[in-house]
Amino acid sequence: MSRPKKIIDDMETPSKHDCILTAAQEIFLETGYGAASMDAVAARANVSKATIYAHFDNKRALFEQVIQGRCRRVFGNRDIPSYIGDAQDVRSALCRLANDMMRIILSPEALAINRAVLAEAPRLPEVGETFYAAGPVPALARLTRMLNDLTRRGLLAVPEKEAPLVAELFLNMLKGDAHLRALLGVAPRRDDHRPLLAVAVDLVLARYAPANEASR
Amino acid sequence: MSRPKKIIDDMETPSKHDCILTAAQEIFLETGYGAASMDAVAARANVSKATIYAHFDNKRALFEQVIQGRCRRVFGNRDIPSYIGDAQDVRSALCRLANDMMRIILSPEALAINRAVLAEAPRLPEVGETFYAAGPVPALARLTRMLNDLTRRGLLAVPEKEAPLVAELFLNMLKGDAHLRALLGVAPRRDDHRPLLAVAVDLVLARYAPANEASR
DNA sequence: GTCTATATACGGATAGAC
DNA sequence: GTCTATCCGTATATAGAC
Repeated sequence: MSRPKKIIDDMETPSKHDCILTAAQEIFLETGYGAASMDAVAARANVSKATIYAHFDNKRALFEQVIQGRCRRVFGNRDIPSYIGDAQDVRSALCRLANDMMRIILSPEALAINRAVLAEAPRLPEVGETFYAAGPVPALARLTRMLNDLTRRGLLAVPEKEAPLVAELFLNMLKGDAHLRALLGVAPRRDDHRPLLAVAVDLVLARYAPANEASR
Repeated sequence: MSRPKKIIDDMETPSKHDCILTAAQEIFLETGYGAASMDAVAARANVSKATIYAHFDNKRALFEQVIQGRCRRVFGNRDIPSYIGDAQDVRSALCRLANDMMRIILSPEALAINRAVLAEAPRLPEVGETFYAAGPVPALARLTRMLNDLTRRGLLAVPEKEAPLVAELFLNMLKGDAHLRALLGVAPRRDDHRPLLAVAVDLVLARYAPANEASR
């Protein structure tokens, strides 16, 4: 019995399959699906076009694999951050959370995926579904859980039935105009998002701070 | 002096120029920029391809003209609705406003423009700028003006310096998840958006209702 | 300005040798 | 599995007659 070949591949030379996937990732996210050519992918991967077709059925299938992989990496299973679980001061905990989410939302990676998927969603519906299920769905679920946690500990007062709605609104507030501008390539409205995020947190606290605590 | 030819054209037979623009509008918004072909536009306009190139420099220029025209029509100068100017009851006025904005945002037309522009923004930056300047900018300005109006009349208490931020957050709340799902072609989360919008309005009122009035 | 016909190029996908 | 070479459709854009 010889050492499994896979380990050697993983450590020393990435398989052609992985080379192709990596190259395709770069090309698709840089140029979008339509403008990306299989020739370009082949060149970037140092592989012939025929080899690509030996590994993937067609351009579309390759794209779907790429999107699925990237979604998992960028949005993939993140834990609830410790500063929420240990929070004493809700306002500062929520501000920090808002900042962190904003950073992910506006990261070049996330923007590139967003653009690529949005552009092709009408013609590749499964890609849209994949993206939505891998990105926004778990993000909303996690945020809902956090709100319920904070409420259980008396730091917030969000009715459990309302928590999903509030989570949605909170995420919406963060992902609005700044995100749109970034997607469009319009110059950012502000360098520092914290004042906006602070107003967002104030909005939530004015409505959902528990009655027994001063909300300001 | 004969009657100006233009009037006859406008009333009876649309000029080729307009036929091309109309056809291009349909094709671009149906299929996206990349997948749209000049052949398809020519066929839809009942014109030869060469005629198109006699009127427009190239595909890109044609696209830009189309986007500019559509943005003006869909987002173009809307007035502040009368139910804001005459409002007695802020909550119901804001709810109605939220509903109206939501309807525009989720209209097939607006979604199609959004998609087409977002998809090509990285490669056609001026298109992104045009869209942003014709759509979101005036919408935010109008909403800011409404907030200031309502505050001046004692129905809200939004500090003037904060009004643009609040306008942005309010619009964000509406344009978040439902919009994303619509763009992606993911089935809508809910048929009736009013409960979500009501929570959004409550959020704003809990923070910015004037002190002398009951906010619930 | 408007047409028909065409130049020219590029992209997705495959055939066939190794 | 991997390569080279190529098929074939389609796309943008133009030439030249009317």
